[in-house]
Amino acid sequence: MEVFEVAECCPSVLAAPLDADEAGELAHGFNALGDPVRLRVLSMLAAAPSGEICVCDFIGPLGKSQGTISHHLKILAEAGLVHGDRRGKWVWYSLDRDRLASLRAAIDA
Amino acid sequence: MEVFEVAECCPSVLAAPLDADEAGELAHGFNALGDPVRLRVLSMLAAAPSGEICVCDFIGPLGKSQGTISHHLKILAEAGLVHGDRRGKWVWYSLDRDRLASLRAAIDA
DNA sequence: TCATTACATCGACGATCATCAACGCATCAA
DNA sequence: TTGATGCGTTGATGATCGTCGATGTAATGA
Repeated sequence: MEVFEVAECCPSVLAAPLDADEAGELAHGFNALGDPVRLRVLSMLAAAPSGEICVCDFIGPLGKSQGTISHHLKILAEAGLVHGDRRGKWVWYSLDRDRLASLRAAIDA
Repeated sequence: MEVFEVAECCPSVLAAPLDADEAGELAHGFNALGDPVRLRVLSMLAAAPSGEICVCDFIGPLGKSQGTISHHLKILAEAGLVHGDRRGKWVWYSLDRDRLASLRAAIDA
């Protein structure tokens, strides 16, 4: 006899009261969105024709140091919102639209 | 001759690169969502049959002090996500679903 | 009037965060 | 091999945050 575990597909704020674990998971995602620099990083990636931008091309438009940009990209990557791909000397970052959609779904009616 | 100002209805992360002001405004909203306690507050409000919950009824389920709950409700109110209505000794809080929808729209395709 | 209840605010504490300059590592070109 | 470039990481600093306990304030009821 098999035991089927009910995988909770996607905790939603509006569906039912969240427990501490679900809330912590979601809060981690929204926290990544709660910074102006990181939101601008995401919007630049969304608008990039190739869908990719390397670290050095964020520095000028955002007016932050290279170390600071790298720091924010790490936070976004840990939240699953972006992915980096090293090609030669450059690391090209791209937006994970599915992950963004899952956060959107969490506050969807 | 009239001059029509183009009101930017709702800055979106996915539409075009955000400037610093737009990003700051949106980040303020998402920051309010970036805490487990505040997400649970919102989910409790969304699930409340009457649509309202008074401060004292958050304390037990969330396991936080009254001062802490009041602090989080203030942050949510400043972000426009909840509204408080004083009736007698109690203050009843309710969810602003329109404000939540506007944040959702900001990360909508 | 006085005591009680519900909530907001304040002061303090430790923790986390955003930022930069400096450093280290990997890659590439000469 | 050497020097230069792109990027991640570290250490330090000032700011902000989450939390609590205590205090203040408003409303209620005796």
